[in-house]
Amino acid sequence: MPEGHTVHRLARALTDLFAGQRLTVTSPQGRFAGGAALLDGRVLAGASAWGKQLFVDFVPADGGTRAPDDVRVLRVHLGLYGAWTFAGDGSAVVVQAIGAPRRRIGETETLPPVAGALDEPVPLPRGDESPASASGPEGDVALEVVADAPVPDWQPPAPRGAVRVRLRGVHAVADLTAPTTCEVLTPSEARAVVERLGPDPIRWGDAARAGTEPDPHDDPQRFVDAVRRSRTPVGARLMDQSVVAGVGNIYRAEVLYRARLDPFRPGSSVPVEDLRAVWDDLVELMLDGVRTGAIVTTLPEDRVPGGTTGRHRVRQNSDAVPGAVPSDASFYVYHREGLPCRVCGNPVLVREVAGRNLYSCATCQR
DNA sequence: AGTACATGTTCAT
DNA sequence: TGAACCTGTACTT
Repeated sequence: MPEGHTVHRLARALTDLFAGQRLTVTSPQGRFAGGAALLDGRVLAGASAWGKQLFVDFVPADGGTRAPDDVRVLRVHLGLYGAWTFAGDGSAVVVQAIGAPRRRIGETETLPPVAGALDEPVPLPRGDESPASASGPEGDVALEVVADAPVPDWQPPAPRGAVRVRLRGVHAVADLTAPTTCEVLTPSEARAVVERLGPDPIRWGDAARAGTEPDPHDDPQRFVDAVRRSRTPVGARLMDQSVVAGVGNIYRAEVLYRARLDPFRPGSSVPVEDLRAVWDDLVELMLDGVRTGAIVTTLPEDRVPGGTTGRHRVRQNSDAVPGAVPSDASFYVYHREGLPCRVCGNPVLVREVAGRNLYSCATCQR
């Protein structure tokens, strides 16, 4: 799945593309017909991410009060396979797709940075081209509306596959497929979901970067305390969204490696300073993930030129942009079972922890 | 064509 | 601990 950085990118994409617009909301697949009817014709007020949870606020179009009673919140969790794909009228610059790593619906590490740092705007595919030619620059491109007037006569492409929700705005459509959760909540119900989550390194980092007051919800001390409260292995604690929100299987393995921490160390035995360092590293890595759309954890000196040999999975859509870190050089341990550790040369191990494959180096991580 | 796989979570046992 | 769930892609026959 998309880890937290992906969901934060999505929140920005949806806000940048649709905020303030009255949307047509449908469920081409039909499984969300009831929910779509609750949102159809409303104005998208904004979208936000907490860990891997995406919330999209809708308010009445007729100048409702925006009182909590008037707000309906679309809550989406992408699960393992969920993704959004976008298509537009050519007047907007927008992400193509964000979600599970696939060819068509793939997030890649070869992308321009997100809005605000984009050098060359890339127009959306108009949706009237063949899939191959419509793919354009691969992957996940920042978005920014560059023209106010919608292109006349533009018709969005027919939904491809099982589209649970389609949001249609002035310039573009966003299609959601395969979410594990897609529901309409009241604001207080949405708040209850957030309150079950641990602190989110991306939200904390965003506040720090903006120089604004961070939400106490995202205070790293909550993370440190939660890990140390339990004898459960630290490698399992990091996957618990009530301990830290937004970390997934890649960030878990990689951040433990970078800290040289043995994933099987009981949480209660990990020094506070080490957990502080893990948090700081998560903030840095995940903010970078939001900026670039890719997870890259290797230091330049640890990347083997030309990549590694051996049969391990590499991501789709990779290596297309000059200067991008190749997908097979991005990680220290993730998906590198049996390959030599980039630092000590001993084979990378896999073991199942918290129901997922956890990769590590027994020599480097103690 | 069938099958394995995927950056996830929840519920049952 | 295991199964179920959401779907598309890439690989194998």
